Amino acid sequence: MQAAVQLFAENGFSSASVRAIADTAGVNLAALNYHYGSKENLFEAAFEHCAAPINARRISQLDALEAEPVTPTVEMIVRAFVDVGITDHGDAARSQFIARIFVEPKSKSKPLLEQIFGPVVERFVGSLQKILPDIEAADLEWRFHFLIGAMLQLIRIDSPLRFSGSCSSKLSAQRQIDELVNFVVAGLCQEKSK
Amino acid sequence: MQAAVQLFAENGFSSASVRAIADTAGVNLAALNYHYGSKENLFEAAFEHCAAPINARRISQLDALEAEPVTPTVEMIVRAFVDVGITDHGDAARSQFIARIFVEPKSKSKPLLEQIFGPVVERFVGSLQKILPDIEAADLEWRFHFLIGAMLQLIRIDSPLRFSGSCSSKLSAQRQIDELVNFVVAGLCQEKSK
DNA sequence: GCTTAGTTTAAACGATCGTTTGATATAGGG
DNA sequence: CCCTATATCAAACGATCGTTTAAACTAAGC
Repeated sequence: MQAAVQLFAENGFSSASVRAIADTAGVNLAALNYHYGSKENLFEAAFEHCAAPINARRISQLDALEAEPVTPTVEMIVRAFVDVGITDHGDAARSQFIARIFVEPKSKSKPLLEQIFGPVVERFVGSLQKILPDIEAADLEWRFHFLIGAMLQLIRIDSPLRFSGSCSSKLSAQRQIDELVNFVVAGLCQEKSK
Repeated sequence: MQAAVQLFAENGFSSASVRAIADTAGVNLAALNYHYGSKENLFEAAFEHCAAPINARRISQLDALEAEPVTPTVEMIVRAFVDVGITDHGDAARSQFIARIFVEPKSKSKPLLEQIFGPVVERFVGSLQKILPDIEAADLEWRFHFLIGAMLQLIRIDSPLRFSGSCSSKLSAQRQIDELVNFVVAGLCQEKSK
């Protein structure tokens, strides 16, 4: 199962072969079809195996924030969303698998994404709306999509892909997350200047 | 060639078959291998066919901005980068193809991306650095990566993928770009509060 | 009009894919 | 000990993939 997550994350759905997953996991090829039925089912099982605990921790952290007497800041809410999404107990494969499913051919990934991420995004947008009542709901939702895009970019980049060869690798993983949080918090809170 | 861009954009490199591309283009299967040599060469040719004119327009717009006597604003520079990247003369397939190559298995896409986008990103980051001298170069570079991530998310979303089913579709394409620009400008310019 | 270089075509090749099959191994209840 | 249900295995199946082959077509040069 970890093998499936890793290979799906590295190569995508169509490039990761069931045979390679079976070999990496050290099990027989037919055993995968016996237990999961098909490659698509295996993919969905791997996705839920990755996304469910991450989203559960997101919700629990948001619950903890809202349970306190003081109203949480935007940064706290954002951090509750992106922190666990990027560093999943140091297991980068899970985060990268989730980042990859966002760009799979939409017929496959769209229902999965909406089903799993929809309620979580709705909760977070709702919490942000309470702190930022002056922003229209539709605008806030769009800004949250941009937040997700920036987060995905960080997940995909942290291993490779450096444009201007010089810098941008010296920051620690925590510093990278801090930079991301600062970036999206500023984007979320900005007042319409136009 | 348009057929290759469209199918690669929709299905990715490995899922788009050369046969489907040939059928969509109305040409013979072997003719593609005759002219392009291999599927990978065809992919690279399609990528440069998409990215070269977009990046050329980006550079020319940035040149025009810097040629004027008044120093351009951050918003102007950002808009020069994202505007043409999203609405490429109404040809959405090209933008979506570029968005997809960012998440292909890195062994294939990484050298292409760095070669084509590296100089462009470097130019834009340099121009931003001049307007925002108080921000460290490494930080600015990271923020530009987040800008790219948010932009890619908008490119991928504008057709489908809606989390909370209600809203977020009512905005026109231009309004979406305006929202994106506002978001990333705020993120780029923010002062380090910590 | 024949030749030649360049291009397109149908057909086939070998490889790999996801999936299925039937046999074999394993373990628990009678 | 036997029987049954469950799980694993090597092997094969049909389909599709990227690529190659060799023949057919096109058009310009002499």
